[in-house]
Amino acid sequence: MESNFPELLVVKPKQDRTGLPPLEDAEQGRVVTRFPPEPNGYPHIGHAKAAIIDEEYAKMYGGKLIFRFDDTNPENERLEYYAAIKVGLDWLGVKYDQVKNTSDDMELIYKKAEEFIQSGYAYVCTCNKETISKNRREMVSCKCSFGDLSQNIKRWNSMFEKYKPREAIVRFRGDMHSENTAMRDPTLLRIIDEPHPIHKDRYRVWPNYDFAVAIEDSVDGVTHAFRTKEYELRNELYYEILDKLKMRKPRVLEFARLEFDGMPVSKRVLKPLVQEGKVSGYDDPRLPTLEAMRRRGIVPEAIRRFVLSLSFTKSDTLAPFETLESFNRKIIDPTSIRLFMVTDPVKFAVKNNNMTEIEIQNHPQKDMGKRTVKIDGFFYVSGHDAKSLKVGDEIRLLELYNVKIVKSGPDIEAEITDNSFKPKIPKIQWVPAQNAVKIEVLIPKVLFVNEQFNENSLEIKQALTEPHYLELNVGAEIQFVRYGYCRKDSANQVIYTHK
RNA sequence: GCUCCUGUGGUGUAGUCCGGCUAAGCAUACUGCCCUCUCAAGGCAGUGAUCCCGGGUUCAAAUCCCGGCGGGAGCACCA
Repeated sequence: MESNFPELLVVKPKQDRTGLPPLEDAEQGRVVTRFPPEPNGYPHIGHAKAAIIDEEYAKMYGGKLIFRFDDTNPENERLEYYAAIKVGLDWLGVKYDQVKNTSDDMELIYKKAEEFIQSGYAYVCTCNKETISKNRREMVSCKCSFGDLSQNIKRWNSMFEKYKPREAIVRFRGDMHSENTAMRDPTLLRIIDEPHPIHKDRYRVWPNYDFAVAIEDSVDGVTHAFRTKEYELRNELYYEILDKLKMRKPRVLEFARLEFDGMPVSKRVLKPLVQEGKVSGYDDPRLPTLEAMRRRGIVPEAIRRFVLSLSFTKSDTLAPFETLESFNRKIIDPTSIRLFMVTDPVKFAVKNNNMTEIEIQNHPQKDMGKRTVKIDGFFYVSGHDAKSLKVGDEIRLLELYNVKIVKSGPDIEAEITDNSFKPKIPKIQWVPAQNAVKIEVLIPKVLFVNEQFNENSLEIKQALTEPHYLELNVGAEIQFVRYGYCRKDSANQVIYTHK
């Protein structure tokens, strides 16, 4: 046995792996992946997952990543979406080796379509949509599929001028009896008269997804094509198309879609929200778009680690947003300035204040400098903290001094006891009353609860913070002490990132 | 309805292809302690899974086989 079948005795070593699982048939230096979004909307977390996986695999094997706009339906596509997706990808830090548009290969696609028709693997069908879908369900062929070559060629040529949209389509000659409905003579090309965002009126016969993707992946040299698993049934078609065209076949693999609970990515759901003004736009911090997450204070590296932590599986996942937050917190913590901020402010007077200013570290560990806060004995503290204060309590105003409460109620009064640090007593943050800065804190919550729009998904809190806030740039990440991380979104508004 | 995919602690995953090396690793969440002029970060410890269920094969099964059940997707002239 050992001499005759040594390979049977070789056991592959089991070892813990980090990152994505290895790819089959992947040769170092020869892997080509691709990220093929349709420019029909703003990029979101789902795009991020796909792009990161594509890039990571290319990196893992020293290969390359092609960024390709699958823009073959002018009805949906707009120039601004091409730009938005590119901006999103760049923000994520996904590096690609080549950018292209499927629409730039139309001549090639026509050539392949003709080849298909010539060789009898496709025919032009002039039946109406209802008939076609009825035939598919009932597994019967229509008369068009029996038309001869000259008829098909004539009709094909007519698709470029005579026929109106919906009057004729090119269909793949599949198998109307196939168990796989995707194989029952699916559409390959159709007529669309809408001007294309790039090519305007130059073309009106457009390939559909299955035809375009298969050809593009093949000619682009893609070795491993990843897509979400709802496409799984179309693999047979994909391979069949390339087989008939005698073109090289990439390996297609599927992964589970990524979506957060209560945070839909579908345009069908999001568009009405934007139109009805229920969210402020596609960058509303409650949304799972990249722009929204950026505004909210989520950093690209956190998204990457998160995506990788989900691995490459086909099982349906209810993504744990808290895990993303945890990764994010660890990344932004070292660079987030610490500031004092109070919500539901309550006046707090220290009667025997004897100080005019105090110097405070901007970060407990990292050297982020110091700031000087002017004080005069009049402060604000958070309503939340004020509620628990009773006359006689001793607390410490963080970084300042210890005080004893002498009057509670709507306005609090206190007296300094001493300045020594006492670990046991409560410590609360404060804001100087004389030059407190008014800000709004936007707190995004889950958008949908039980499929219903959550009317309370955005909480807006009025708050006061230190004047030093004014010196920070928009985009700065701040940790409001004892409150949480927020990102400065504009001069007087911050967005709550997470605790 | 038909077809396909999927099912490991509260959550996300590793391990499943090639059965034993781990009666299940990591992360997150939670609890406690340490550190700390934050309820953060960091350090340490702990709770928590008979691996969907029922059979079978085997000396041995999360891993193989059979049968159930649960969840998701596709069935477009959208991608």
